[in-house]
Amino acid sequence: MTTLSARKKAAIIDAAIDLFQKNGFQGTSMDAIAQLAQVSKRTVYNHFPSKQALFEHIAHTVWQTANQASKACFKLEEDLEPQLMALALQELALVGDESFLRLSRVLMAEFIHEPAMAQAILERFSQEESSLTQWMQQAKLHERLNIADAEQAGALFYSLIKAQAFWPQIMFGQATIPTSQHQTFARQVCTMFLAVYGKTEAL
Amino acid sequence: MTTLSARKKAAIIDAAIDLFQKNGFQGTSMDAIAQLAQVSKRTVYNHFPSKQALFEHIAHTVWQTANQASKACFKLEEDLEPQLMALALQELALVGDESFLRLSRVLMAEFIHEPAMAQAILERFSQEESSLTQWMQQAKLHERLNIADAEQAGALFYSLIKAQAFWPQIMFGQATIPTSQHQTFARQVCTMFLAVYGKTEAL
DNA sequence: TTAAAACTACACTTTGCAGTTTACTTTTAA
DNA sequence: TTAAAAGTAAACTGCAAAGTGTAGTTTTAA
Repeated sequence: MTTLSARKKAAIIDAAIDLFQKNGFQGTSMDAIAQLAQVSKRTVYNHFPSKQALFEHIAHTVWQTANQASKACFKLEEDLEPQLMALALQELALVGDESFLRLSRVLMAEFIHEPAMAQAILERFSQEESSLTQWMQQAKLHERLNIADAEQAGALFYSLIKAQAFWPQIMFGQATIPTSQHQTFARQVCTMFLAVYGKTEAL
Repeated sequence: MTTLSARKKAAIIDAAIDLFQKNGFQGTSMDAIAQLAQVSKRTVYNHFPSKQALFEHIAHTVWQTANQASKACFKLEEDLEPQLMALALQELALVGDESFLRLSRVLMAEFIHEPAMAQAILERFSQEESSLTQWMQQAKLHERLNIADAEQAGALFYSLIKAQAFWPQIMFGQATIPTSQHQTFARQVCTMFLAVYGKTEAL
């Protein structure tokens, strides 16, 4: 059995995510968090020195979650499409995860007001994407794709996924894409991507 | 020369947009707005009965701006691609406009926390998009495109544009796409869209 | 079993902000 | 030119929320 202290801490974090998402950072009071977590306010402050610290702890969690995912590795011997499919499905699994979305929503809301923070995260994101960028670079070098700018190609690939599977969910609370449709969806993404960067395979 | 009162009002609105964007609705005080607008707080309240009213005035402005744009009308006699290009360029012009982005950012930040408000706006947006949906419907009826669901096709079309030209700008402060690249960008969007919904034109 | 660590309720200080009131000055329009 | 419409500074009310202090209770781990 987990210790009482640990359970309380988890409850605080959970309550904070809930309220930050509903009301934003500014709109959430420590009293409200304590109440929802069924914990005295003093306990909240025992675990986190300030509201800001609590928020940053949550932000860090999102960050780690996002970084678990995504490893791209170019395989010369394999066909391109199955490789792209795998990458798309990987990203879909991440953005299709309710808890990841929930956390992302909390962060995105604050990003709009914090260009500096957003910029910092963006750079990390592009590090994550750099694994894809390298993949694109390889595909270019081996003349398997019609790529001029590998970074741009990678960005397009992910944005095709996010266009339908991330942004509408974040902003308008649209339902996530059911797992049963991931295959179809990923194929559509690959089709569109290859329409731009694919070598003409006719003949 | 505009009246003093009108100038003051404009200054208030401008300051409000600025601060709402930077700090959000909750994070912006009427005192701060008054100060930035170089106006006494009482004057702010003379023009707008409450902070909420001021916000809604701004929201209404965004709404009108967005609705100026976008009229789709299917033309049987014309080729599809130029028509799609025109639609893409039209949308690009809207989301590429700095002042529209600035206003959108203010709204989007609040949307994340207000699913009800977001839903309401989404419905309006889809009304706007319904003009595109009808276009898609026509294209389907005349068997010019391989469309099963016209609404879905319309949504995809706009989301392809927003994925690169709207969301990154809103969330991460990324630079808008320069007008000089609108043509290229629109063509890419059309290519991708037609890869999914186009009739095979080979032979 | 016992001392330290963690929890609790609750009162408290400080600060910031929405919105009002007041007493006075400037702008406008007839 | 003059009255009313609109602007001004500054003090004020009332409230909500960040964070602290205290005194007492429960949990934990040795």
